[in-house]
Amino acid sequence: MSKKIFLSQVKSEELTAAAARAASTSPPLTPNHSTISDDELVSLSVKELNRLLKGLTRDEVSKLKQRRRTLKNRGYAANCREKRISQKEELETEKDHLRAEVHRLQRENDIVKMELNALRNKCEALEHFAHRNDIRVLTQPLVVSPMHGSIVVKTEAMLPSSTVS
Amino acid sequence: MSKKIFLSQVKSEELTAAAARAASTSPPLTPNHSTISDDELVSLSVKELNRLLKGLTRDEVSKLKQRRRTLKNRGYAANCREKRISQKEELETEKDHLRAEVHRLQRENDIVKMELNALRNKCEALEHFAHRNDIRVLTQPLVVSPMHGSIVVKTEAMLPSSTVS
DNA sequence: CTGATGAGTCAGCAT
DNA sequence: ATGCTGACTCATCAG
Repeated sequence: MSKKIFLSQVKSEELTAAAARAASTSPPLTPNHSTISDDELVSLSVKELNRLLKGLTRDEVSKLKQRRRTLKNRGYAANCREKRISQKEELETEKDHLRAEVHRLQRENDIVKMELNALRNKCEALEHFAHRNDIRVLTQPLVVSPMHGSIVVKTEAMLPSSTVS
Repeated sequence: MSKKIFLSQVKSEELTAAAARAASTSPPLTPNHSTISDDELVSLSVKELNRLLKGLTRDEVSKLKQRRRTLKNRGYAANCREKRISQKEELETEKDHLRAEVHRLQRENDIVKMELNALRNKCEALEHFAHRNDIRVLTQPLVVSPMHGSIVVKTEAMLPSSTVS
């Protein structure tokens, strides 16, 4: 997610705003011969730095170390800002996804509800039909066996209402 | 949403971190007699400021104005940070609401789908029932009038299949 | 020590 | 002039 600028400072490019100020503070930080650029200084390993520090006075050493620390801090601050904005973007992306999910669910819901209504109508029609037939079955003329004269009306089939709520 | 610190600077409270540094830069900014506190200076109206600036040298005037500007900037920076975090909180709140809405819709969806299934079962049962009755109606034994021996079977009712798909 | 972050300062933009 | 914000510096904390 994050780009991690790490040790390739933004500086020494556009001389705008704070960069100019930072540049103006460089002169006192680079007082003499050991003219090493910010980019170089900040990307040095500790070993390399120590080698470079060999023939310097105590004061020069601490000056250089301090400059390095400041340059590093500049990078850390940039990272920090980057992180902030990428976190914000991440939040907004997640929000967008959730919003899309809400819409999807709403559409799905609408569809299912329409299906439900259609089915309700069908059910209702079937019930009316079944009721009519039921009435007819229950009220059909007694069937008298022409042969024996016994009553043979059946009433076994009922609405299976208990199985459908 | 935002608290708007405006002109009641956070300073002159805890002397921690940068506050100490700011305090250390104050001495050069308050060099002499016109000792006005930061809080006072920053909350002055332009009219009041001008009144206070009346009997001062050009240098003192610009020094004081610069101090005021710096103090104001301190407040602006604090506002800016506050705004950032409240915007972040707002994003997270909106995310939470969307998440809740998603869950609500998912539950609703589950319920409706269950209703739909139940209704499907009921419908199916009704169709079987209707079909059986239909069969029975259509295949009921011929009713022979015991009195006249004539056929009286009726077959007027058919499945209203066109209305229930 | 290295890295991260809150606060303060400044430059520059916008109103 | 006022307000805001990006970038930088510094103090300070955690690892």
